[in-house]
Amino acid sequence: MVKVLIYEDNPQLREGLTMLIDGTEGFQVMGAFKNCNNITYEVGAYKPNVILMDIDMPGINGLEGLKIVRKQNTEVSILMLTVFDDNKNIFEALQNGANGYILKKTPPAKLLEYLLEASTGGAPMTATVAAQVLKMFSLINIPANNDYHLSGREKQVLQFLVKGYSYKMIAAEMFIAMDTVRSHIKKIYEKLHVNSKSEAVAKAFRDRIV
Amino acid sequence: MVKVLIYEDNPQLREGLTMLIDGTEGFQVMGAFKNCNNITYEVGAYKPNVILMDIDMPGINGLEGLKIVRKQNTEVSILMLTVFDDNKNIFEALQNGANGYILKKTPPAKLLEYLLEASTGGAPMTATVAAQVLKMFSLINIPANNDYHLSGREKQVLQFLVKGYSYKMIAAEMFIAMDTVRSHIKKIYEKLHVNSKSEAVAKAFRDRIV
DNA sequence: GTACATTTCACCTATATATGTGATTGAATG
DNA sequence: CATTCAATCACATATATAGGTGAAATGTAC
Repeated sequence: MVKVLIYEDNPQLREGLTMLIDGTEGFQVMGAFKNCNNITYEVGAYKPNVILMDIDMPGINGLEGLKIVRKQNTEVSILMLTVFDDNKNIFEALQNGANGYILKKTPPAKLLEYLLEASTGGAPMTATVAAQVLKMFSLINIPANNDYHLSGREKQVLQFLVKGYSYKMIAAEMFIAMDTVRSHIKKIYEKLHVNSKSEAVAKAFRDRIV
Repeated sequence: MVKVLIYEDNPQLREGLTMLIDGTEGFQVMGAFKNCNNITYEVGAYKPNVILMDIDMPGINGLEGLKIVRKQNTEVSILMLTVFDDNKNIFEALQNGANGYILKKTPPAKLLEYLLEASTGGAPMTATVAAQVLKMFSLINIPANNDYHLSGREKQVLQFLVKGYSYKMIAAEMFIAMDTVRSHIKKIYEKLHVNSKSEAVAKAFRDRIV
């Protein structure tokens, strides 16, 4: 039996969802509320498997409700429910531990399917939402393939710079003279188009040379 | 009409998929191949809407095939097909521009649904895959909540340090004396437990203070 | 109203860093 | 075999940075 809590301010939709879900074999609606004001208590008392959470609600809204619940409970699946598939809310919700993100226009059969998926550990998302997430995902991990043609020794020196080593320490670590370290660093600055240690470090981080 | 290309080394599965998809109203299989050796030509010639791509194939495998196609063509939807839902392949595929990732055990009806979603710009994923992606997603964006209790002015100074500004430049930017900049920086070093500019910069990047 | 943190500035000194100008060796490239 | 590049070292100088000590003005919190 999948136990469901519903948070939705629109009375018609709240009633409709309750009827649909509670009337379906294998599902039980434990409660339906118009805001998250008592969500901590309600989640504790009803121990739902899945929470259907509207985002736009007066009072404590869905995103805040999500955060409140996640502070205490990382078990319950939380499906965000919204009219738009706007990026900002999607990412904030997903970063705060939402398990899925579905649109209100999702047809009833799909909705029940998603609830079931969520209750068994899946992450239901409408395809358009998933596409946005993936796009974001691929943007994040661009390997920033800037190749500055650093030589082997130069790369080593840069590693030490990033670790915060002084020229003297680097010389000791690499068993070379401090002047040699210096000349490597001069080369590095040329190649990275910088002219100080901290700029080189920053560039190393930004371009993921480290 | 959704035009499909199939890459799958197992002859039975390849035939089965072809029959299923080609036999469905609205879908047409333009070709089915046992490896990606000629994928550049095939994609150019058949101009598919969706590619079903097995990951484990002898010769040029699915991940390599994906990369090859994406070098030329960012339009076609590519659905990765695999027996496991192992993390490594999932993320490598998604980072390289795959549009979805589905398991071979996906039932035929679902598969067709996913193909249709993919052809219209969606990103179909089985719920378990989506869950893994989301988990990764929330791990990536941990705000690295290290709070070093930097004051407002100290934060500003740190921003400038990260940009590679010298003390003198920071003083000019902030309309304060260089000695003041120094004293802020001294405080910053105390709070971050470092003792040089480049260490501070590195820490700022690592802990996402910037 | 006192304790505390923030922001501001000053002065001194030692060390680190940046820049310039060489030079030698060895390996790789053509 | 000449050229180029990487790696090594040297010396000189100017500027930047780090560390120490102190102090005044402001605002906040208890």
